[in-house]
Amino acid sequence: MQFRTLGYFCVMYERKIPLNLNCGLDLIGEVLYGKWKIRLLWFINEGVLRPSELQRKIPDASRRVLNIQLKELEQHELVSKIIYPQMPPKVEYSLTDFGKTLIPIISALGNWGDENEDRLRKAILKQPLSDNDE
Amino acid sequence: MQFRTLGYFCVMYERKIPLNLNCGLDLIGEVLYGKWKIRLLWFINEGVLRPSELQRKIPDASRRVLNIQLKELEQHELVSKIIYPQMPPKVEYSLTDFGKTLIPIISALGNWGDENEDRLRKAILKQPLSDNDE
DNA sequence: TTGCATACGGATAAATTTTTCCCCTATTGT
DNA sequence: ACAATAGGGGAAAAATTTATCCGTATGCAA
Repeated sequence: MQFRTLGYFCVMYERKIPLNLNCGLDLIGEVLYGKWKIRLLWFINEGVLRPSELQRKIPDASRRVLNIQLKELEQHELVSKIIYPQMPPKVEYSLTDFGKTLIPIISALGNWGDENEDRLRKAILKQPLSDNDE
Repeated sequence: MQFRTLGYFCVMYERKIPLNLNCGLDLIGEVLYGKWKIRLLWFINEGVLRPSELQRKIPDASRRVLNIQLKELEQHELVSKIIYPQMPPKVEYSLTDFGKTLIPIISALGNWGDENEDRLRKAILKQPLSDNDE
């Protein structure tokens, strides 16, 4: 994310450390990094399409960041946004065909996490390495 | 990463925002987040085992962070570390059996990125969304 | 007319991660 | 004696990401 659009203006945050875009892993990292992006893609795939619904599904994320990350997903062509010209406003996101190709991968990530849930939970929550457990 | 071990002491950085460890995606995210971790796993899988070799393979990362992220990977049981008691010191990392189960997933990530390289590169580098390209 | 819902975004603060700079041990080679 | 290699880590700064607080607007209901 080099720049970030907020409305018609560009927030003047410009990267100081250049992006690495050398290999496929760099590229996918660039579009999937972001605390909530994978979850957003997942829920949109499941039919949770409207911003307010997504916010209710992901209550730990602030409204603001979800908007920003949705916009980045849109910019990266993984989701598309439809604005219905009506009042009260209605917006719906959906996966692009390109975005849909990510679903099997996200699914694999989630499955690996689920299959190893206990082990991961222990490893993540345990106290840091000390002399005893090395 | 709730805490971080540095030697015998614990750096007093304690998370203020609690971890989400609700689903598999949260869990895998917790062990794979970190700018260089996937690359570390990948290179170790390819036989680049020693810290100095890894540093040469990933010159954009500082020596320091690689050490820290390797230690976290070790704590999460994805890699194991062998210290050869000799001078000059020699250390080798290797994937644990658990860590090896991640390789197909990392491979899938990298392939997706490679397959869509041009499109991704354009999407990442293009100017932010303006009125014209929505 | 206050309250709630929908949606969006600016400005700024806080949190978190990564980098930078300096330090350490010990061995080998010049 | 000095530099280069191997392996580390502490402290603090810088970079980046996320959160908080405030505001805009419309329409509907009590």
